[in-house]
Amino acid sequence: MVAERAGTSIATVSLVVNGKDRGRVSTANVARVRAAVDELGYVVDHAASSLARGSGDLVVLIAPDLSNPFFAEVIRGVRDTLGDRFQLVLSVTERGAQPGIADVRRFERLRPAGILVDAPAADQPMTASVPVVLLDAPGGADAVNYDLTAGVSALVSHLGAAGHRRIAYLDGTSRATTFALRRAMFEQACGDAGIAVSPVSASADLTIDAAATVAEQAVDAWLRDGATAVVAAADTLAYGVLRVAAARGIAVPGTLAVAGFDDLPSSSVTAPALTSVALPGADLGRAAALRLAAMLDGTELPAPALPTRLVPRASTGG
Amino acid sequence: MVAERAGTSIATVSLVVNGKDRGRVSTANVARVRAAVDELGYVVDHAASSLARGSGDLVVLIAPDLSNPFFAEVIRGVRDTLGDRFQLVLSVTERGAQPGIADVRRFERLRPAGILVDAPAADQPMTASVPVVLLDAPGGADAVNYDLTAGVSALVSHLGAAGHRRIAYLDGTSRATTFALRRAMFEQACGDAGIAVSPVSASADLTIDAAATVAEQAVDAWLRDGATAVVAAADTLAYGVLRVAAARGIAVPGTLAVAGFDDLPSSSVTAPALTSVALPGADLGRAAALRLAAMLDGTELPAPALPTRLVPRASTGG
DNA sequence: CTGAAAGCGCTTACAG
DNA sequence: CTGAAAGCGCTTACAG
Repeated sequence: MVAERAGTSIATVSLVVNGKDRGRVSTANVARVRAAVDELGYVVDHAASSLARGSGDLVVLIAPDLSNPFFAEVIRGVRDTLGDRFQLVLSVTERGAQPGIADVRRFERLRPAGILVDAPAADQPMTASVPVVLLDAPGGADAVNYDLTAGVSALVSHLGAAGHRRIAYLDGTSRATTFALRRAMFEQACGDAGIAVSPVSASADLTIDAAATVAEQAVDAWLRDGATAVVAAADTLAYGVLRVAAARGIAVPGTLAVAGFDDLPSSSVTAPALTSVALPGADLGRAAALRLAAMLDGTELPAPALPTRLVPRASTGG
Repeated sequence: MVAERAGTSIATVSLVVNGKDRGRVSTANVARVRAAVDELGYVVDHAASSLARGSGDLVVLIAPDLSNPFFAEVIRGVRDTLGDRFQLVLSVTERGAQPGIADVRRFERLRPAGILVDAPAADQPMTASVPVVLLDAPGGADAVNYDLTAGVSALVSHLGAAGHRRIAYLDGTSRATTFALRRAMFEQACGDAGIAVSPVSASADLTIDAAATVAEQAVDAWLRDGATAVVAAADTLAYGVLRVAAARGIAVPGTLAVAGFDDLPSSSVTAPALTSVALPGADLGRAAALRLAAMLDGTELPAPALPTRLVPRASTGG
């Protein structure tokens, strides 16, 4: 430990650097250590520190591939809430893959204070030697989730009011539980409202290109089946449909109304502007960070379900 | 070390786990260690390992706030190129801030194999005890950059050909060098083509909302000044202009043509589709990862400037 | 208030 | 091929 050129012992330096010097180190020594630290540009070795201490101040957030800008919002919420007490590091999966237990294992090695897992693959226990909180993982223990009820039922009654009696669904290929739930709730709400769900099923990766490729075929099938609207499991999927509709000259919403989930910032500037069930990503990140902090403090926090709402725009006739 | 219940010594386990057992450990022992590892779910402690070894297999990518989806592409390029040899972790700055030397210092503590810094703040030396490569940091040493020449001159001649003689520029508030360069090259190209750049200057954070707020005022000033087109330093900024134009009933491109930089995936579905100088993010990430790997192998790699090109769309009359 | 010492879990020469 | 031992840089009781 270089900084013992301050003329004090290693132990003293450690105390000062960690702010544990209150009434344990003379002010003279504190000053000398501080000076030495500044001069040498000393920074405590994280590996050694967390080895000695048992665990560090890292918080790991494991998220799916970021091609869905939704996750940027989640990350922002987490970072802003974690503050200076922890250092946030992110890991993203391969495109199209969901975070799984293998990712958690990989990051346990870093001895983080805790791990956050966003939109994990279904059916994986996700236990670890450190506290774990799941985001957007309906059904999981220790998870923070959206309450989709309000958003989905508003969407379906909005479409019903516009006269749609047969609606298609474009799903994500994602194996995250949240996608299964979106679909189930949509079908349930349609059933309740006496609206038919088109049996023509389609799904794509959560990128515009992938969705456009799928929509290329699916649009014809939907229209042939008599559907007058399509609901996509994510805004990025809906963008793919919009692109194909524009290329083909299919009127939106005239011939085919389109809606999505997420309400990405760019959904206000698409052609036409996209109707979407808003899932406030920053709120989700914030709630997850609070929950983790509470677990670390030993205070159990109730997990509130975050409210969702419909943002109606031109793609469904406003 | 728990796994010594395999009946061998700690050292033997270490060799096996690290794949250094070739001709140094009997096959019988290898098998027993493997079995014990599986049973116990053992995973090597990263802190202890990198402490003993001097440095780990982590590669840190420090990027600005992800509200610009451009960075998602960069990240994907880095991850795909790094492969299994390294473990990538990301860090993002506060919204609107550029990565600086402080961020690098913070992550040096983790003893990573190397650090990648995307769109760093200008004028910061950015030296560290581990290899560092900069992305999109024109002027920096050890940086991988775009060659904006082709893209910018194509953009300006495209606008010139469409009859624009006076063009406004919407800058980012970002202090990253790359933004200063975009502006400089744009003004240079305009000068060369005999096109005037509007003196009405405006800049905003790289989010649609921030850009829209700024555009609210700026659009009037641009039109009053006689500008017939606006070039934004990033697509997200251009989206803000599109939003305001749509709300105000200003025809795009009829009254005001709009173009951006990045060519985000969503730029193909905006109203109208956005003309943009394509900066292939995945290519940038890939080049940076290759360069870092080369530095770690001791082989110096020449830093090629990545080509850019114009993607003309409806927002400038196609 | 201060420092010598043990120990965190691993890796790596080194001697058998 | 195998194991005892030193050392990575820190933290934390513990004895002065």
